[in-house]
Amino acid sequence: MLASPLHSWALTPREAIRLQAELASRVAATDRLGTIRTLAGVDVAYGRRGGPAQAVVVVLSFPDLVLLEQVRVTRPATFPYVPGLLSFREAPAVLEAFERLRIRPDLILVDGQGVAHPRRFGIASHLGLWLDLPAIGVAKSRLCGTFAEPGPERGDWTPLRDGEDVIGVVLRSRRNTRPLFISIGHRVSLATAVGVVLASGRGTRLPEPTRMADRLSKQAH
DNA sequence: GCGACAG
DNA sequence: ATCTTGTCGC
Repeated sequence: MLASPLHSWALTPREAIRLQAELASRVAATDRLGTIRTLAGVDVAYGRRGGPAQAVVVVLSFPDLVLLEQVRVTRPATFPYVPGLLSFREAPAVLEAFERLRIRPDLILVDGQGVAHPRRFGIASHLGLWLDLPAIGVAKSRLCGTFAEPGPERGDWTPLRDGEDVIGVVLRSRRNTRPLFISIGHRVSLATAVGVVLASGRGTRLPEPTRMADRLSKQAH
């Protein structure tokens, strides 16, 4: 898959924060996607004792969810983990995996936040903008915002708010299980994002694309 | 100053 | 994220 560089990754945390504020204005929060036939899932794991980053991108057919392609990239992370700057640590490896991907997916599900972020530019937005692809943030915990606990049934949800803004949805993807934090990455509406997450799950907490990427990234070669 | 803090 | 055993629940 081809994509043209948006910027350098050789930045200090301070420069990264300023860049996020600029790029956030370019995020599209409405549906700009056609029929979804393929879904990509993205996740990054690390070797024991702070080993190299292992990025995995999988592509599944939709809505049947059959694995069509998978790419795995191992390379050391150069940027530290700083809450709010996750993409500067993980995106370089993920983008390298996308370069090796043959299928250009219709939508990507990312393990992390989209606009449910202090500067509205989490890793799902960063990847979506860089690749110019619709993207959804599927996080297992909250980075920012306030919310009420959603009901116990699959599909129950409550808004994730930051002041007056609704920045995402707290979604019960499985009965009696901790909710997921869904947010817009790029080129999708929040309603569509929630619908896709529920449609790509199979009774597990995580939707199949993200779950599969997570499993593969932690598997030894 | 103190607590919170995606992966 | 990773370090770690058994254990409670569906």
